[in-house]
Amino acid sequence: MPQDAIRAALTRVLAEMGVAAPRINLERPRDPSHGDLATNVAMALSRELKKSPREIAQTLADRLDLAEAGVTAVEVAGPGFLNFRLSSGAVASTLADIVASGDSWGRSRVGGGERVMVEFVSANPTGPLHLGHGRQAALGDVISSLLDWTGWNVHREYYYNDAGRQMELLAGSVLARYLQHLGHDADLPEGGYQGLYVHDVARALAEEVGDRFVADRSDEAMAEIRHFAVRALRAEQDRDLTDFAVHFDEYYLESSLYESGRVDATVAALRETGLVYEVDGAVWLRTTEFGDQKDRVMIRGNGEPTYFLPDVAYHMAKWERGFHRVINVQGADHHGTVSRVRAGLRALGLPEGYPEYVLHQMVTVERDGQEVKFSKRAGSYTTLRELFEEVGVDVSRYFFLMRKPDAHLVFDLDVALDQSDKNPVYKVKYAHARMCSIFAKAGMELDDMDGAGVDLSVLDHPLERELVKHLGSFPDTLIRAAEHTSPHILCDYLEQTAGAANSWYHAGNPSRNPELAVLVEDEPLRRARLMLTRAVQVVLRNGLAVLGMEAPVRMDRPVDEPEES
RNA sequence: GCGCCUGUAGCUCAGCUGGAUAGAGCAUCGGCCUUCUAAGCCGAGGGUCCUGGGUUCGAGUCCCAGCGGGCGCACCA
Repeated sequence: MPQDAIRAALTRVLAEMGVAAPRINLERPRDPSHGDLATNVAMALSRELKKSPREIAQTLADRLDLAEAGVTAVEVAGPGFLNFRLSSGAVASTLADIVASGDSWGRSRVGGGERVMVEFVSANPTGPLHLGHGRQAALGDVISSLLDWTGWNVHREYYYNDAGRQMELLAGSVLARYLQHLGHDADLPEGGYQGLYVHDVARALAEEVGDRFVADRSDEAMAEIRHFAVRALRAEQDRDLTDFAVHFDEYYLESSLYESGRVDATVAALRETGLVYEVDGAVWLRTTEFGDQKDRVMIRGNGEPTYFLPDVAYHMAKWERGFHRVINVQGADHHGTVSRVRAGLRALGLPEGYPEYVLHQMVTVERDGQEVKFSKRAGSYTTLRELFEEVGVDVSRYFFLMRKPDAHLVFDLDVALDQSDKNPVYKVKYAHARMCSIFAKAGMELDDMDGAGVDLSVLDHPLERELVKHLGSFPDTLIRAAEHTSPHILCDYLEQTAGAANSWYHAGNPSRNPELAVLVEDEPLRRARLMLTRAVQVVLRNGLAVLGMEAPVRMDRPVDEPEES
């Protein structure tokens, strides 16, 4: 690709000028008069080289030899940009790479095969997954996928709390509903779970064990109820996640941290740091030593650990399991735990900034401009399943991903349910299907186009050049999205791709501009345009694959409008 | 009160390590369209980038202060 050749040449000349391994940003200027590609590297290095940007740019322009790469002109422009103009053949040569790479077009190795763990969802088994979990599931899954595409060895993990007081509360709630179901008087425990799903679990429990627990309230009985409830709710969450196309490599249980002795070992290790002290019978860690706002209790006065302790033990375990890069995807309402967990880990000698966090803001759903709030089944908020059963899995995933995690997400059901190009999901899918339909019209399979003997330099229409250059930036886009752990960067890119492809396609509408159609009589031109069609299809399909979404070969018309005469 | 996130077009939001004239979709307005099967296409208007300072050759982007919005501040989980 011309991008690679230009980067390599710039790196070479800069090395001669005494700059090692510069980071070179090559972008596609918005204004076509600024050439096909541009870099601001001269401006970025101005301080380091103590020369004016234009001077550096001029030196680079004089010493670069890029004729081989198809660069027809190098210009110094504006405050110190270097603008490159490419021959038609060089622009289009990208298409050969795309078509040859196929399924793997866009993959890179910047991760160097290093291991990385992405922990996400991690909902407690105390009810169905709600919208926040949905955003997390989509974000975690696609961040994992982006890391995979950029050369990381990714492990997807789900942590769940199967110990502690919330589990007792759950068991108590199920018991109360169970008794009510069998016609006895019973009240939900203080702070118990209100959702209808507790009735479902209670009913299932009654079906399995009959009235055995009406009389038996022993610890063993309560433990049995708890296990039953956790199993039932875990199974439901698994169904939700599977149907939402999200899978995990490992489910890690909080209880295992106690069973394996990791919690005790963590306490012992923290005590050795000398940062532990006791007040009123509670055991504290001096987390303020590492930037936390206040010290934290590890073990309460009653001898029970706080959540802080297993959190630290869990992350220590991640490190010891060999994950020296960990990304936790969580709701922003958990941000308070970040500094204390990191402080605890630093006390144990782990590096600053471990683990990384992607904290996403809250999700609200709107219909007709009004917020949709209540779900009887969940007891308080809308469940993930209610959402994706109404608007579809792919649309839900995409809407969760199309905003940066830092931004509050308004899920507009009216747009989500629209099946025209107003809905970005359909816009991208239609564009893919459209490319496929051109091949169908041509009587060809997608794989029939292997690029052999196609002269790509005939693709010199401005719309074609723009589209090709855009396709060429797909690998960089994946790298940027992975670096920023921000799938929305890819969503934006795919919408632009669909838009550029649509413009090109529509420009060739036979009723308007038949000479711009793909399927023209001129055989060499037709083959070159089929290459472009195929390349667009590959980029859209691969992009959708990273998002965990289907790339349909055809879209069926939803409803035929009745004809009015 | 303290901390984190946030404030860009009427609405929802992009804006890459600070770079060229601040972008997209929706909405509005004006043209067009019976097709490479297709749920549209082309174009236009619309901005005090919350406010005020600062750093810089250059700030929507970085720093400080203020104002508005969201979330969080337990020996809860």
